[in-house]
Amino acid sequence: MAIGFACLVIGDINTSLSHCRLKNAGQNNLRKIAFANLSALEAMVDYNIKQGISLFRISSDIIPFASHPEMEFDWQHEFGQLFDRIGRKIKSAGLRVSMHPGQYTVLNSPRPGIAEKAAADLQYHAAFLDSLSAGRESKIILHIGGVYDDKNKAAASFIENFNRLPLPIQSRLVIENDDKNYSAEDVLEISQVTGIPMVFDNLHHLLNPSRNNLSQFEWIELCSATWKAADGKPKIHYSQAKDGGSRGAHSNTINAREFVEFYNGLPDKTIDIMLEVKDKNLSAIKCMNAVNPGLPVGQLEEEWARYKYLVLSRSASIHNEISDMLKNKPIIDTAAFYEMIDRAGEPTEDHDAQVYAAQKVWGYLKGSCSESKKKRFHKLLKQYSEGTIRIHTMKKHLFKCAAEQNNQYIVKSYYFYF
DNA sequence: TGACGTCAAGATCCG
DNA sequence: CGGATCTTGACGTCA
Repeated sequence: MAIGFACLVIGDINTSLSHCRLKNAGQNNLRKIAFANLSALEAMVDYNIKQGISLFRISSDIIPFASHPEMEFDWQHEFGQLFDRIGRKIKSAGLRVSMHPGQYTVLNSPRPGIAEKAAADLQYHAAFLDSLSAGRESKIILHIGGVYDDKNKAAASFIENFNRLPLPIQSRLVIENDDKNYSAEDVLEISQVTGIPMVFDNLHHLLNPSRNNLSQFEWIELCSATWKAADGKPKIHYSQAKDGGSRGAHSNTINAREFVEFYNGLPDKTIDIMLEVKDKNLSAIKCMNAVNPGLPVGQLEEEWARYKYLVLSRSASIHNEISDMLKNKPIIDTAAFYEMIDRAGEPTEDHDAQVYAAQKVWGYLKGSCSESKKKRFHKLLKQYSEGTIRIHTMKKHLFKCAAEQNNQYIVKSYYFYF
């Protein structure tokens, strides 16, 4: 079993992606951005390897406007060496990578040109994975598309256009149920006609259920059966709905208790689970740890070091509870640890806790800070106490001080990212 | 015609 | 001018 996350890493340096507007999409700018993004991808791959994460979705935006007419240079060839190096790292670590074109890649559209653009986009995704020498188990996950007042006809168009794709692209594709048009039942039917493996998405299923009354776990078994040996381990998408969010919006973080309950219900624990969640790698590590009761205490202490000041800024009492838990027990209940972390993440505005945490972080930094930085800290603290600035501004200043001093313990803290 | 999702880039505002 | 904050972009479908 592998648990993974999508597209970007929170809290590690040199991993952020660059973008550009169509009006700035000259060849030199595209080159520059593609190179920067491939370098960021390498940093993300390094991060995954270091953290023992073995499932990762690569962002479609690494090569900007890759399947747009604006793109004229041969990025596969120009960055061949970089692709080789990243690909070798991925392979030797046993990292399974995938890609997932967005909701705007619609292979079954009847409108002129849209399906052709979708095919070109799939060609790009396949070329990207080919450039990494990724095996056939590295998949491209695609939704079926629109309905156009006639679902059967629209599904037939999908199948027709799929069959027209070059075989190497066909063999990379996986289809997924969506939150309003194609339910798990609809997609499974297309999977059975075409032989395309299917990813089951639990939240989409909740929002767009199938007519029969199978449980989500029964659906997972049915979908897993669509994967052949060459396709690699069956995979699902797992997410939780955002509280008070719009329909289908993903939660900020995965609730550990809810995930563990889901995991315990899984009939086959060897499948791969791709998390779709705002806090990305944080939730991936959380879920991996939460279902691993034999986790060495040292690894949980590393997690605590990263969460500590974030928790402290929300609630002093939860901070103390977790602190005591790690101090006194030889064996830690990892799920309980993350339940407490989740409890600290629930939205509250504890002004005093924010001030206290900022002062604690400052305690690590003040010794090696310039006078002007010290002055600014105290000014910001006063302003925050008076309610004239947001805590975000203070965190930005503290991060700058920590980065300047290269204080890795503080720089790596999740405190700065929320 | 706007919502949907996404997150930097770009624009504008503030001190 | 630097930094904070608001708006735009790029895509296709559906209401």
